[in-house]
Amino acid sequence: MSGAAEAIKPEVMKQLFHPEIEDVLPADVFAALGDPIRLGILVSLADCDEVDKARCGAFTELASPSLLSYHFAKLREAGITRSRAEGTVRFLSIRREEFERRFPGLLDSVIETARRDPSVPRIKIDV
Amino acid sequence: MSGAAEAIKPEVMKQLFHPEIEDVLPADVFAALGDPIRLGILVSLADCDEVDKARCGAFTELASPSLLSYHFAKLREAGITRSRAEGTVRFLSIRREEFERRFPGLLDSVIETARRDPSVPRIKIDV
DNA sequence: CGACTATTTCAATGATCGTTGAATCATGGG
DNA sequence: CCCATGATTCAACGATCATTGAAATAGTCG
Repeated sequence: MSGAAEAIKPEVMKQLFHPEIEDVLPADVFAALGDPIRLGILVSLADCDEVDKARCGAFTELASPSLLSYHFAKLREAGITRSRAEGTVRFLSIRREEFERRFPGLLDSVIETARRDPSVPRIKIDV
Repeated sequence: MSGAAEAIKPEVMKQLFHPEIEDVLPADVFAALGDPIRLGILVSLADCDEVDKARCGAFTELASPSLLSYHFAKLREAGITRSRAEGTVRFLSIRREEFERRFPGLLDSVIETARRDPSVPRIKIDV
């Protein structure tokens, strides 16, 4: 490799797969929502004061790091969330506008349903 | 058995389990919705002209009888549908009012979402 | 560089899933 | 009473799931 290239900060990190919103199927979305931990991640994310500022590490009360990573992947691959890397930290957010365009009204009722139910664990995310 | 008893028509058949609507958990509902055949059953049922008049046998285009029975059970055990026996036939219906009370607004957006999507198979049910 | 932190990946586990086809059960009609 | 019909149950299968703990990776900072 040429010497000059190293000066450019790559800042890429391994890119995680996000499906095109048009390719997302209803059955896969519901399957991704069919787990209490993932519903907990979703409502906690929805109730986070600042959008796109929730660190993955903020969810450790819900499960172990490796299990969280597994559930993050499920939500991401179902087109519900987006994972963004910044240095050594990853931020998680809901794909609100896209998802609303693809499935109008659905995410709101899902979140409202999960929010209302005591069986769904939730945490307070401090940004 | 006494002779007179036989005149009374039993009309019971094996009772299938239906959960109390209060015991139904959001994660289990979404898990039940996480399959294209079950979404197909749900929208076909929702689009049936006459309520509570859909025979189980009307869904045979969606899957084999035994597979249908399996999917019917999933929907029923998740509190979404009700199965009613009448003679040798079974009728399937959506637990609309109860479900609406338990999870306001949810079923409508789910059905609308499934209805809009071409990946969800659907049939016309002639009552 | 080397330690440190945040997160993902891997390997392994038992459990549940979706599917098939054969067997069973319940009911109504000859 | 036997047979046909509508539907569920059972046994089996390979696939995927949720979970665990250990190992790998990526970036930061001394």
